[in-house]
Amino acid sequence: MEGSERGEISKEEQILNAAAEVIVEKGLAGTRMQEIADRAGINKTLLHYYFRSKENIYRTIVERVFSRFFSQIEAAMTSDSSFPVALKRFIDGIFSVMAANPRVPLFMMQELSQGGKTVQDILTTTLGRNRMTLPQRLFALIKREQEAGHIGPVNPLQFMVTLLGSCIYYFAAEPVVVAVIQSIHPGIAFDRQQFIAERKEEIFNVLYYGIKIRDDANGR
Amino acid sequence: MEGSERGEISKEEQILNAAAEVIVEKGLAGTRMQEIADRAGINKTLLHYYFRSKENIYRTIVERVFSRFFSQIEAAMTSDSSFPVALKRFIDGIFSVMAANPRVPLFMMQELSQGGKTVQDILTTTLGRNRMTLPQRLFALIKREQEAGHIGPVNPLQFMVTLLGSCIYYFAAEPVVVAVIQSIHPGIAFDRQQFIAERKEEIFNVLYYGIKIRDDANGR
DNA sequence: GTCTATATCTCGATAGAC
DNA sequence: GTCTATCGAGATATAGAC
Repeated sequence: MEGSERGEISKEEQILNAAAEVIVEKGLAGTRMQEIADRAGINKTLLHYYFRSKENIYRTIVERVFSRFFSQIEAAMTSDSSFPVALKRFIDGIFSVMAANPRVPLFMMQELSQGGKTVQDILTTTLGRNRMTLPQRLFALIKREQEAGHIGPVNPLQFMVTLLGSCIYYFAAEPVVVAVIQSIHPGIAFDRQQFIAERKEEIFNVLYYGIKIRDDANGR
Repeated sequence: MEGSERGEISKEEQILNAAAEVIVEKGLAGTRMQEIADRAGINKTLLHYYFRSKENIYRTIVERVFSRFFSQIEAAMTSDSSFPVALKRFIDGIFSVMAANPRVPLFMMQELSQGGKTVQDILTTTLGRNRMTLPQRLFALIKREQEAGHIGPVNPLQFMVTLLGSCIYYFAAEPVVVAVIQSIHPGIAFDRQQFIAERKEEIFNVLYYGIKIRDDANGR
């Protein structure tokens, strides 16, 4: 029997879970095999027994992290409701994904900005497998709403970048944001929970209504 | 005479310039002293002669990069014009800074997300020295415009995060964005220049007007 | 100040006993 | 499958001649 009695976590899994933590946090160059072994609670040699090399573990982790992250984002998108409701749900979904994987976007950006062909290939493969329904759904949603005359002419791709940027940026840049806030209001403790809740509201309001006051009766 | 005849670049400068390139691109762990020496066109030993250690070079670079980046962003903010004009100029300014330092935001985020006290200290010192006029100016600008009844109630800090996120995210995540776009329109070449130009428009429109069509006469 | 040579150390990987 | 011991590459850092 090759390990994995029902319900238990196989040793491979233990290693990969530990490896994901370390690699996502420190990147390939900053990762030590010893640290993976320590976090997995096993002997360092076993890393080489199960996977052949560090590079191998790295590739496995990149694939897994990219793939899971995209499908989680995908899952947050439902196009079968009105635009504002779908948008609100999507923002909520992104924030849940971010809260669960705060370091992943940064890791992805980092690896892709310096990574060679390997990482690029993994990305395109992942995107191909997931068929990337997200932009298509968003596209359809926006198109429908535009034809109904509810929203103006927007390039869906640009809108998606704005939306994702507004959501993701905070988590990636959190230390900077917090430092800036505290340099403005020194001494006042930063309430993370509240800021994030406010953030969701803000994104919805700015992206849906815009910040300009509407002059008509049913304005914001 | 301690080097630096007028107009020439001192050896320290040469080293730091080369070091900034490598470190911003590859991070501390990924940086090799040999590569810095090669790019500076000098012998490796001299790195240790001028700066004592790699760690030392790193700290110097972090300070310099943070400080310069913040003051460049600051410089893009002028509050002595109407809100839409100031906003448009600010977006333009950010994009110029990004085009000149495409990797810096990612580097900053990365270092701060894993960096210990050292990096945090450098950040707060830098913010303290620059007095962080940016948020204050933005705050004043928004307040003035709100009192004039032109824009709705917005938390300036949240708005700033949304604005910076919308601008910076694209540059940090460019490979992802491009990959997604090409998975949607396979075969069509991606026109970077045009996408960026469009991006500036989009950010201004979404953040100022919002995407919802205004029902009154002078609507978008 | 600058170079060559080398010491020292860290880390990925393997050999071999059990 | 798992562990101890160790090799060997490659990196930082230093010694010492010039």
